[in-house]
Amino acid sequence: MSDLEQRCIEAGLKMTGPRKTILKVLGEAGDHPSVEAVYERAKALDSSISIATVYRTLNMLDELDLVTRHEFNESFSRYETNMEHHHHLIDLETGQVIEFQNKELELLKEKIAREMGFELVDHRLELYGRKIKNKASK
Amino acid sequence: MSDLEQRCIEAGLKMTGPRKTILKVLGEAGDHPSVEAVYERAKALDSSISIATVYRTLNMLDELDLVTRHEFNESFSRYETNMEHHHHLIDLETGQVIEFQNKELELLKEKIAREMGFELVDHRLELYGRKIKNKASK
DNA sequence: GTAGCTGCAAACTCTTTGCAACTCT
DNA sequence: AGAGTTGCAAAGAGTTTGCAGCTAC
Repeated sequence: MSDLEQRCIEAGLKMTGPRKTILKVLGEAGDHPSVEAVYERAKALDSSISIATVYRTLNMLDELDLVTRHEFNESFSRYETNMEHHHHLIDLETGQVIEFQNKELELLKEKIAREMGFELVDHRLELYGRKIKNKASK
Repeated sequence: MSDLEQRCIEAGLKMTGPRKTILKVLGEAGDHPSVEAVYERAKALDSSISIATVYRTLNMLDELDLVTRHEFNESFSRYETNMEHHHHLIDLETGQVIEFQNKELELLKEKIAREMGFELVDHRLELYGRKIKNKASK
């Protein structure tokens, strides 16, 4: 049984067919799929699945903190299954989302918040960039 | 004439009544209003204004880089008139948005992007926190 | 058996758009 | 005069929800 399934059961959710399918899709997603993308992938495994169920399931998982909803300045949401803390670099040419971590950044953010009299609860950093192409850079 | 108005005229926009009203609202906004909020404030000055015009105007201003659209993990957009570059600290208890700048952060972000082979085009950092209350901290 | 889950379709929210009338320049 | 702008209402995109039937427990 997958880790996601395990955690859902612990949370008292029934492990139904559609749910299993969606969890499988999420568990295997290496990217940050939109609801539509999750729906398409789930439908490939079980064509009877409804997009309403995908929405409902993602909302539940978000509330249980098993996935994270992102709004990357698009008109829709994307989701990712929760892993260790990281940030996102979005390639403006391809839309690809690349994850990264940076220790210095973590420390700096804590420091900034504290200096402003705040306890940091959450934060997000997104970089939007273009791949540097010149192979013969000086 | 306000700075925003000046820049709109330079961009070749006609300075109509509704436009003036919206620009006045934006120029006087010290916060990060939603479209709805801009609309309400504009209506108080000119009740005949339509929300379609508010949307159209904000989209134009965003394209001209005179305002910036934000998606603070809400289901709608907020706008702010462009000022020098800064980031946001969102008070989770009040929803208040506090701006800040940090030189170290700017340098660090450039460095991270470059190390990953990217030219940084844009970025956003948001901190979500809770005000530290204890006046007698150790 | 029953609480919870599902698909469907309708409803809802936020945003955009076609159009005829109007208004800056 | 004419291009650009407006309000209105309708349409669009993304998301949520009421409901009757179904399913895991």
